[in-house]
Amino acid sequence: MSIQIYNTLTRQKETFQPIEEGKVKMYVCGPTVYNYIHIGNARPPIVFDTVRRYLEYRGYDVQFVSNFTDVDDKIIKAANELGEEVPTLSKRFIEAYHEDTSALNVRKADLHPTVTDTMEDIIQFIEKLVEKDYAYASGGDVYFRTKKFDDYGKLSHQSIDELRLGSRIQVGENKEDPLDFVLWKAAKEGEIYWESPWGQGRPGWHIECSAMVKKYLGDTIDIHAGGQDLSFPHHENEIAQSEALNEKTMANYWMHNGYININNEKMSKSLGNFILLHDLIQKYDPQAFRFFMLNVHYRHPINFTDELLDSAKTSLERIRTTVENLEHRITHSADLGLENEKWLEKIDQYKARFIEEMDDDFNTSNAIATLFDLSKEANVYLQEENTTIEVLERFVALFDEFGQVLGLELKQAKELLDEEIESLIEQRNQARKEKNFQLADQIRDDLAGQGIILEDTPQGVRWKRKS
RNA sequence: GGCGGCAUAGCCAAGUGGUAAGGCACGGGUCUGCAAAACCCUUAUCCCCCGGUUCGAAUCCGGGUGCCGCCUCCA
Repeated sequence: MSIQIYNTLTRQKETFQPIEEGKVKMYVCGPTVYNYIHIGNARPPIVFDTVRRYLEYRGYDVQFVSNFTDVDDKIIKAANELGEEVPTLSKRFIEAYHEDTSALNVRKADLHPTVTDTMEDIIQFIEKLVEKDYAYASGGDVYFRTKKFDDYGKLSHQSIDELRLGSRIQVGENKEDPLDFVLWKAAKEGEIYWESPWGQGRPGWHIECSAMVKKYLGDTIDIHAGGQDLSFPHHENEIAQSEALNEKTMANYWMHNGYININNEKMSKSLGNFILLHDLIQKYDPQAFRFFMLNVHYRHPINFTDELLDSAKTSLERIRTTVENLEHRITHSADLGLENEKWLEKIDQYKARFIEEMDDDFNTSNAIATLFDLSKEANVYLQEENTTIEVLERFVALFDEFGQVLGLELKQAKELLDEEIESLIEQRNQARKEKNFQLADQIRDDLAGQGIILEDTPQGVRWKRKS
């Protein structure tokens, strides 16, 4: 079996075929750093981090690049309001981005280029477009000549004429055509600027990704990804710029994730209905949030409510409890050397199923369902009077493996046994032997008050910290 | 106006031609000194509505209703 990916370009699932065998070049559009990201902005990092992890799990060597837009109108505006320099502000929020997303187990990209660091390449890119007559300078700005690029609209499946009809863009003073978009913007008085052949200014939004992809990954890459709202105009424009210059396909697969909604409406900065990830993870388990995101197929919208996040947390708890109970059994039962084959085979089937589900356009929803079924299987096994270490460990290893792929910590790092707790449990056991249940219950309640949950099992007392 | 998505149990959510996964919540039972955890059972004769194709449709086709998104900065 091979991996199927839904390609926005063709509007269907296609068998994934990398350019170079065993390698994947992948680019994900990153945030404009003028504030903390909101939870909607957190979806692409989570989704495509999972895609990356899965591709690696399937043996690919993934080159993963994701940019930061560290210069643009909004950043300039925010910096002005805060009386801060643009670079100071953007640097601050780049750090915040890494901090917040790492709480979600999002791994850093191999490379996080910024506009600032790529300036020379961006300017050269524009110069070449001007040379090829795909771009023109006008009043200190430079624009892309959209109608010269025949394939314009191939990603959003609209013809130039259709786009022009729906266009609400006023013909700017400097534009030849309303659909032309800016590659280089002349600086206004007091704005941060860079020197260029067209005077002082800064790059337009779309050009950075074209320049970065070319510089760091090459003319053609395997996967280009981002939020659904980027497909037009951002990605359409990237294709126009890159393919006009390189005369090669920019990316073979275009992937777009759905939105996070609040009250069934898109969460967005302009609507003001957003929740900052930074705030959310102060109050909720970041892992539960990641689980919540992955529980829905990445192309579908997710409606966000506190209740749904709570229920996701409970769901995740269920799997973690199974893993904890398996580990308890490993350390608290004898290995009777029983026949394992039947169980080991069963466990392997779950692995095959998990791969099958993920191969199908990264269907994390079904992959998680597989996890729950594995959990049930493990719980049934735990009901058995006699178990073997080999089977118990195989269960734990598989949970861990799935957890790694999904970026979820299912196997909790074992904390050192707290001697005090152990000693109290011993006291309680003594009291129970003496049928002094009042004292036994009091000890249990006291521990519960400190977040320690006791569970009596035929193999002895099991305890855990309440999360 | 153009392009696209969605509508499945109380809630969330898979499934896209072969007779409805999974989770949360609810109820009953088993286990337990009592619990916890877990297991078992129960919970959609049916997948927005109408019509059609088919031996067979939640799944395909036509029509309709409702909600959402992109076409403007936006993940």
